[in-house]
Amino acid sequence: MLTNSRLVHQPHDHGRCIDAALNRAYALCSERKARMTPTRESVLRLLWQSHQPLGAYQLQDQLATLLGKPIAPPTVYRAIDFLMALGLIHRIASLNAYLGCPFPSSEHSNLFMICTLCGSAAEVTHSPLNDMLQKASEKANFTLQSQTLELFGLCPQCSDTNNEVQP
Amino acid sequence: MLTNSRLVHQPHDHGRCIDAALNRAYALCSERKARMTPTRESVLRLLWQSHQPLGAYQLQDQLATLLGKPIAPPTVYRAIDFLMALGLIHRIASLNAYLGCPFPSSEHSNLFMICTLCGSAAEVTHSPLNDMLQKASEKANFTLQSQTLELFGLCPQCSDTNNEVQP
DNA sequence: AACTATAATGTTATATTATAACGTAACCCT
DNA sequence: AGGGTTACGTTATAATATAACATTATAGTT
Repeated sequence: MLTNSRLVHQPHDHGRCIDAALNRAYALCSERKARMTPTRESVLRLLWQSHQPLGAYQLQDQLATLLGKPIAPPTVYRAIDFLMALGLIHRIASLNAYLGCPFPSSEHSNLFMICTLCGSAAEVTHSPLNDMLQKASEKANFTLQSQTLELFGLCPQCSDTNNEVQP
Repeated sequence: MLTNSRLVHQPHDHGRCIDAALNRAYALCSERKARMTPTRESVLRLLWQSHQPLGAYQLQDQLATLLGKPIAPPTVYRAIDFLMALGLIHRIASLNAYLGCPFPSSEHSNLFMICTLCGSAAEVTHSPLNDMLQKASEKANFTLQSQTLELFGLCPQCSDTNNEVQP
């Protein structure tokens, strides 16, 4: 079970996350002959500032502040589309929000664990789970193409905090 | 693996589906002392006319036609909220659409198999899958509360049709 | 049957998320 | 430098969802 869960749900140096994410992004861009423009880089940075999924209009606000000029929705959505096409970010359907992907080059199941208290989201790659989904699909004669798997609950930090409250 | 997959993905008598769904709904309402009003019943009927998830505004249109008078969005969303609270329908997050639930009284995982060609959606209850998700959560110290599990692909019918096209 | 509290619906306006369409600027290649 | 492509700017609008408040219907009680 490959996951960034430990990292995500603990205080840590976001600077390293951002740098690592940008390195991966630039590598992928040169590999695919795609352009990492300032707008796109900013959106990716913003999504890595926190490990919480951000909505397009939250991104718009922060982007406008960051770039010091008004940004229209299409600009944001274009950057999102570009980053999603490269697999650098994911969309969390149940939140209408977007999230940096920690392992963009690996095949993965896109299982997310999202904290209902602090909003942080970890991504998990879980082969047995994928196998089981594949088998269940086959059993139903369903040709599996893609999946949206989003778990909601309490992250380790918030679970602890919650338990401490009990006597 | 409990599923309505066979039923959903084949031509069949929707009248029976609707009747069964309404019976379940009325039973549940009297149990919970909730009111099944004409608007709510109509929405439930519409969601059972097909096994395809319908958007709120599709429901609005069809409801207006059915009731012969204009219907405003809040009316639709109220009916949706009511039916969801009773577990009679589900929301498919990745489609912003709603779907009748075939086994409202049972605990279930809310795994959906949605056809990308014909749009039909089957619901699957799969205990081993739920167990695995629970275990994966525990392993990550994540306190699981709820889940959104949506698979996209080709239903049995559309898979067959698709294969026949090949030489 | 009338009274009242509650629940449901009607109505208007607006918030939130996302895209269409078209013009302009930047970039890359030769 | 010219010309094709890609990205961005701008305006408008589509699609999904909710807030707030007025009105009507319902169930239970007198």
